[in-house]
Amino acid sequence: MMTPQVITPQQMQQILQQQVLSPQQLQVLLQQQQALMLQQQQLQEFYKKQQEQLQLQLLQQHAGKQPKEQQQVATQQLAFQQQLLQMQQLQQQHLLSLQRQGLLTIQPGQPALPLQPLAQGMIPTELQQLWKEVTSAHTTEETTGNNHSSLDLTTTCVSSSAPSKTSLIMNPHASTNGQLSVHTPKRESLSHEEHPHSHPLYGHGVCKWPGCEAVCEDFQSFLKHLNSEHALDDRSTAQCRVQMQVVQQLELQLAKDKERLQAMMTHLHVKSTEPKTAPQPLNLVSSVTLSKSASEASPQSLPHTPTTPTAPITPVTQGPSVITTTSMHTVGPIRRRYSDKYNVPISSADIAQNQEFYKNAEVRPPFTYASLIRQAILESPEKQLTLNEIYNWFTRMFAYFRRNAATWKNAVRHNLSLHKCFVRVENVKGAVWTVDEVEFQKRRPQKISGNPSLIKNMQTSHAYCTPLNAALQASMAENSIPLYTTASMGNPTLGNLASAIREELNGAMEHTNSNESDSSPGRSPMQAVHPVHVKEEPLDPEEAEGPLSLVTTANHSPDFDHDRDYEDEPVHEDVE
DNA sequence: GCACCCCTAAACACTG
DNA sequence: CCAGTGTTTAGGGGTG
Repeated sequence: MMTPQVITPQQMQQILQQQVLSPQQLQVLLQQQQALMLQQQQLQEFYKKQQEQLQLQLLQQHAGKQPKEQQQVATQQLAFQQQLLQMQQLQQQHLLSLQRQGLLTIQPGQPALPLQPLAQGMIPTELQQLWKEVTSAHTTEETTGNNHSSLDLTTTCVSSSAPSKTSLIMNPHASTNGQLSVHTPKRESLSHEEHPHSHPLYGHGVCKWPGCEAVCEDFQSFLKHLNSEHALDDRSTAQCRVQMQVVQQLELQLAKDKERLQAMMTHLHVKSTEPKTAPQPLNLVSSVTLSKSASEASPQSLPHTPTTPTAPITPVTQGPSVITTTSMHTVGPIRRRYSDKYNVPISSADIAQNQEFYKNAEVRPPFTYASLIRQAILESPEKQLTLNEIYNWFTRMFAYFRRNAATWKNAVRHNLSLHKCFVRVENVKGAVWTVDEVEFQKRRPQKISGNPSLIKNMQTSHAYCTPLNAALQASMAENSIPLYTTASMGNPTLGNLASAIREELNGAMEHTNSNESDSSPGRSPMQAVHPVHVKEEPLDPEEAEGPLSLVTTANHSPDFDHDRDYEDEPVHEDVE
């Protein structure tokens, strides 16, 4: 476990058998290898001692005494990690040297060689530095032509994406984060074999190799370019390593956000329900849109016995109060029925998962009855629902509405009757309710006409779309990871929710643009509403921490915090 | 203070 | 008679 994986004796044996080098050459190589191993062992011992020392000190200080000393040790830790990193790079170069000389053949199924520890503590500046190093590395070591055909670069990348043993030494977090390597899009690098003209490294006539962007007119020239410019050498391999690290940083951030969401879910669910029912893990991928067949659905199994109708809506006082974490992103208000602390700003994660969230957590949805009813009706295939189907939709989509039925059902009926936008239509089977969009949108100008009360607009018509988009944008901006934009928008759940809301959004936008063109020129409603509440959101220190800035992680002793940091996040098997 | 919105509660009528 | 449906009124809280 803790022994450095350099070259196993078996591999050495292979080399000895396969190659035709003189015993002297082999001896030299072997000695080099052993020296490297020895050095690394020493370093690792030192590293362990450092960790123990740091942990001891932290335990002793505990209350933050002598932070200077602590910092010193942390700095030493960091320095040591870098040292270890260098060692491994050195070792890697050695391996590459062996490979180039045909001394070492890596088979696809072979265990990963320690190409590079997946240094999770690497901060952007370090990455940049590494990038500089690797981009200039090819000049220092001459490649020896194309005699490395036995080593497939993609295979190298694939095998190296799995956490090597050295990476575990480097950062024990990796050992608890095995899913990272699983999620690594490693197969993409091979996809061009199956899809000859769709290569992940080729798009829009440009080579997408990191830092390349060479123009290739056609796929053939791209392949040519790929083979000539990005052949297996130190530079390409190192670039591959860097890319691996980039990917891993992104995955770490994702894992972190997932953990945060999970914690929120757990927290809310535990608070609003009995502890017996653990929060169901959310399924980002398999989440379905907010129901298509309301009629067939029966109310889900009630987690609670029916409560007294007169009982106050307990989740209102329980659930949302815990949502007011300051880490939440600020978006437009949905329903300001309750005080500000209940005016839950919805984070992107919330929105992405709110379907599942409200299905499982007995938290009152921050939407008005009218909005919900409208949503239910518009989601139905016929754009019409019976009262009972509306009931079913409520109970199916929101755990909150699985109790106090008398109260909210009365409210639903009340809303149906009260609002002109809900039209009762006599049907063969009885009466069904439909939505009169004109009437529904009529209400908004009245509210907006006052002028600055655009928020009212948001309250009703944008009840869904506003938090979705705004939160997404806020999250993107906050995380300052443009890379995430694509991935996040590709989230099926988000897409489903967005599509479910689109009609509402379109109608609202249209209307707003035509009647309220001066309300917020040049700004989207989401943007317009954002400043309204931005003042309410204190800056979360954790949020201020850049997603790629892992200084904290780097400065931490892995042993010391690995049991609470995000690397230890339980694997969500259901995510895939 | 006022208007408006939203929610909850409740009374009442109608219907199958 | 009962349950479900639908309408209406009243009152309270929040917000601009």
